[in-house]
Amino acid sequence: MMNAVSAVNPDSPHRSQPTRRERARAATRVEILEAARRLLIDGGAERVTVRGIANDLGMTAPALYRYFDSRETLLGALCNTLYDELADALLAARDNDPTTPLKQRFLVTSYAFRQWALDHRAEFGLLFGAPIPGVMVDKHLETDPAENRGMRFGQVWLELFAELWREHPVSVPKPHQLDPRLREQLAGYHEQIGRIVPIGAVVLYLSCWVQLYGAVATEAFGHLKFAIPDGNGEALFNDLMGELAAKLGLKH
Amino acid sequence: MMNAVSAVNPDSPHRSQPTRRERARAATRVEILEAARRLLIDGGAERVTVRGIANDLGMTAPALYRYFDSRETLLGALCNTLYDELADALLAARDNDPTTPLKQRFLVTSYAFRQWALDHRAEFGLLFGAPIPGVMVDKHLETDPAENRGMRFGQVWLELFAELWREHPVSVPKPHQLDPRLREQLAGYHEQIGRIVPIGAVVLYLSCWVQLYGAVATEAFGHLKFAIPDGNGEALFNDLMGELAAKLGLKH
DNA sequence: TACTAGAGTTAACACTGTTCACGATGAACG
DNA sequence: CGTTCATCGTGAACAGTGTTAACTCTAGTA
Repeated sequence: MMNAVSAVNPDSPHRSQPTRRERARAATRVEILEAARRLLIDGGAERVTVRGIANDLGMTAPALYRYFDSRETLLGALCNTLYDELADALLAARDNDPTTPLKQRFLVTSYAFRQWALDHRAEFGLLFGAPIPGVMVDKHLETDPAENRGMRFGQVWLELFAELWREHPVSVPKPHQLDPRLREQLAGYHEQIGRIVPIGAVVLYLSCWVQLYGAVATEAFGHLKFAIPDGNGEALFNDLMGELAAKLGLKH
Repeated sequence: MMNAVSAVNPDSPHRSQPTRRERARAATRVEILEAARRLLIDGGAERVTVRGIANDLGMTAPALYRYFDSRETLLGALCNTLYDELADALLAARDNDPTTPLKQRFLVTSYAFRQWALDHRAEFGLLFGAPIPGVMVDKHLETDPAENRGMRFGQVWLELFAELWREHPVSVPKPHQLDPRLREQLAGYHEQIGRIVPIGAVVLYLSCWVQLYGAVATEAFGHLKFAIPDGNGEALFNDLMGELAAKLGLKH
């Protein structure tokens, strides 16, 4: 039994041109994920069914098991592609015009996040809703981080925040002012991001993430409908982003 | 075909003693929901299966259709009981000791919310995660509000907030300072709650809900694990609640 | 006591994820 | 060139899913 990675085209040093079969395989993999996404869109994760995907592609269900070990790993792969797409959308918004001031770019990126969530509610629900037991449970930690595309999403925000904070260093607690537990918990992450900001700013960053998540998720999940029946939370979102900007010291 | 509500015990004026059958029926209804919850706990909503519940109760699957029209309405009913339980837990925390100052009671209630979410992750996910397509979609609006127990949950927070704000009226935007769209959107809700606080305070209330939701949901759903791998967000939650208190003018 | 409304059962249908044994195809190698 | 073998895809099958229909039996009512 050969290892597909090591033994294909053994003469080429590394990252050789993919063989025809590999290209075909990769192509149907994306076809599978595209079909899975179509199903996700019109009925949530539980409508993403192996036979449904297979029918869309004109083949039978067991064939998909040549490409994914199980429905759950397929959903996990779908999550990765969605994370990538979302990260691309945010990057495009963030770096669209590097001449505009950072504060505005921060707001533009936040609005792009909200817009992506509203334009792709099912996808957003899969990525940011309650975790589905089998899917992605250990994808966060088990597989090598390079394979977890969720980190790209986080990096977009982190880079933006770091730039913003360095240009506008609003006061953050000094390390000794932090709860020792929190300081210890965040030490690993602080290390991982190369200490580009002090650990007190990491706490501020997490606080911003929590607030942004709350603003977008409550609207996208309908948890504001009790007060805003028409479901359009844009005006409230404006208000919330104003608060967030104030917290970042961007009170212009 | 008789209407079960109107024609049972027609001699009694209203809300007469339930007949034996009615009591038995109600009892098995709660048994069904208890079994459904057990399944929910150990595998998320998708493990809540009609046959699984029936087996737990020692009967067969079709029997459940005497009690619920479909699996989805069963899940909807489960949501209602969970909302009730959560509201009870928050009420107990909120009104545990009416002599303690409101600020502390607000914090205690917030911690009770977080604790309930962490102690009942699956239930929290069902209530506050991405909406499941079939279940509860119209339960929010279609059925009469008295049947939607989610409003009890909201009322606990609203009462607490209203008391708090009246005792501590931090400045809020005047109506004419609000985005007209937002003012219009919130008019109905403002009316519905009897205008117990000005509409600017309603915006503040929603902002608090968004932040509280963000703080609890990110932790309960694991969306903070990228920075806090051990998953214990208590220390960060302390920090976030401090911010929330500051926003409410409770900077003691 | 006779009747009937209701709870519960079995059988069945159309699905679901998944495994297995098989056939076809095409790329690689002697 | 011909052989070989990994790979892709199929059909059949199994256990499990939600749901409906027809049926039995029991308990409450007239």
